[in-house]
Amino acid sequence: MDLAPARFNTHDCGTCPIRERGVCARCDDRELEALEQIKYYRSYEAGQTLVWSGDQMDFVASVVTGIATLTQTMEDGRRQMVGLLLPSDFVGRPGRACAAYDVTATTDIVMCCFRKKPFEEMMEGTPHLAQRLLEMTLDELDAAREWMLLLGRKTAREKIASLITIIAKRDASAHAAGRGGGVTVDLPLTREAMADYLGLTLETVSRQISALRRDKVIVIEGKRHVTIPDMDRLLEEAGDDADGGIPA
Amino acid sequence: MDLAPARFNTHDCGTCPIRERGVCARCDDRELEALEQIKYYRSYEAGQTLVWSGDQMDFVASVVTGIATLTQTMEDGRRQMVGLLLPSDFVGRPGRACAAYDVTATTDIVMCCFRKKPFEEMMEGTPHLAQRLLEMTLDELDAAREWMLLLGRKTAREKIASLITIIAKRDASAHAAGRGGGVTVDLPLTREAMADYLGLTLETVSRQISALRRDKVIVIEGKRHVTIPDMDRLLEEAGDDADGGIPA
DNA sequence: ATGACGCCTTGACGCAGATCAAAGAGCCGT
DNA sequence: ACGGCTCTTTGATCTGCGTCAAGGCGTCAT
Repeated sequence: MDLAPARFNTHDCGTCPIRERGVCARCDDRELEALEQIKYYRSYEAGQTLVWSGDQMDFVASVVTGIATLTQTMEDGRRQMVGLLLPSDFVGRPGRACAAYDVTATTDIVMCCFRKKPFEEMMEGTPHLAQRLLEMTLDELDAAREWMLLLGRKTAREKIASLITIIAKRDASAHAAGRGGGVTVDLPLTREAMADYLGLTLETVSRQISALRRDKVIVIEGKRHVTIPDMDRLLEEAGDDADGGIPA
Repeated sequence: MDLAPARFNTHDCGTCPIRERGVCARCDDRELEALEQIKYYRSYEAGQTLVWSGDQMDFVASVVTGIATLTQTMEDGRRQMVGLLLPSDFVGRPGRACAAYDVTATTDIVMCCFRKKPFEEMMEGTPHLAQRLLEMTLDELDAAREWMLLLGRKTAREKIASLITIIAKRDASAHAAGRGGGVTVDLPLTREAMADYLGLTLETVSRQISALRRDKVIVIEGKRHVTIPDMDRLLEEAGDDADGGIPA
């Protein structure tokens, strides 16, 4: 259970696995020292809800290791995931008292938390922090907008293919997988979580994954392990048309 | 045709209609003066596309008057609107060379443009600018996520009711409409644009508007003019459950 | 006035995905 | 090795919305 977590030194930000990509990415040593004064780590187990929508939030945080989701729920129970939080992603919003979404751990997770008040004060005088947060927020906005296209206009099959594509892409950027052959990824989500992300039902998710397997677009071992024999084929199925070829 | 536009002094930011809400909202007189050095106004007619996705963008801009839309298009023609730009909203992204979306004027529109390079340089040394832009971007991110719930989980009827609600809300905040009686709004979009926004077809939009009218949730005069006899009823139809009442 | 054009409405029909239902597969604790 | 759990797959049926098609209405140019 505790093989992976916290193999970094929790006092020294220099050894932090998200040092290069978190909110603190641009901070110099002096700024980092100030951050260390107000930071603390928290771990959660897979399945735990870290924050409930509407809760008072007295901290903001970065995901250090593990995966969490941001979801919205309607009172009749319909759920829509609005964000997938990966290591280095930021949770919470300076200048807002209450959480707007549920935050749930889908794997065991370690967060680097900052008490909100001091963090906000520090942001005032630390352009590096505000600039980096702006950059990250703009990226999230782009991702949200791409997801809007998916939710509004793509078919179930395209949605599944898009999800696998996105997970594969980030895995690739993380551990630079082999170029030519088949890429392999682990789906970090249950069928139900995928359904909540894609605006589908879990049955439709299951069926479409089966269909993509039948059509040899993906190969599945076990339940969550997917290998992609032909990435271009998958991109085509996703409707993303990221091919750089001159047509006709 | 040119009744409304440009009734403010285009040299003096002090008379600008979005002075209080734009990126420049927090700037002091000195900073404003610097901005005035790099700003210029441009007007576009309704229907014109200001920017094509993929275009080189050498400016960023604020909407001063009028309405524009941000849309994504798939190569087979499916379209999804990913943003509605109202006065004070910001277009373009510091640190990015190309436009990610099409920007189209739905009414005649006036933009306050800043050459990108100088604007970026100014942001470095002007925390007020970066802070305000961060705040605006976070608001947009929230709006995008609310829209994700709509696109992924709401029925066609709820989508229409939500759209009318949102337009009514902002109209209310703009010109503080009469409290008790019926609120009245103008839909600034064609049925097709609404469809693109809501992830529907234009026929479904038309049918659901007719249905809401039949059910007396809204009253329609002409094509675009809507009055809402009972706001709570509309909110209920939108599935938003913003009622503050203790149930049962 | 008259036709053309853009925008909107309404009807008939079909299908993608939701819903309802049942059962398989891996994993745990005892 | 067993029942009880969660997660998943698959089938049968239903339905909301898309698609195709035909007009209606208001505005503009001639």
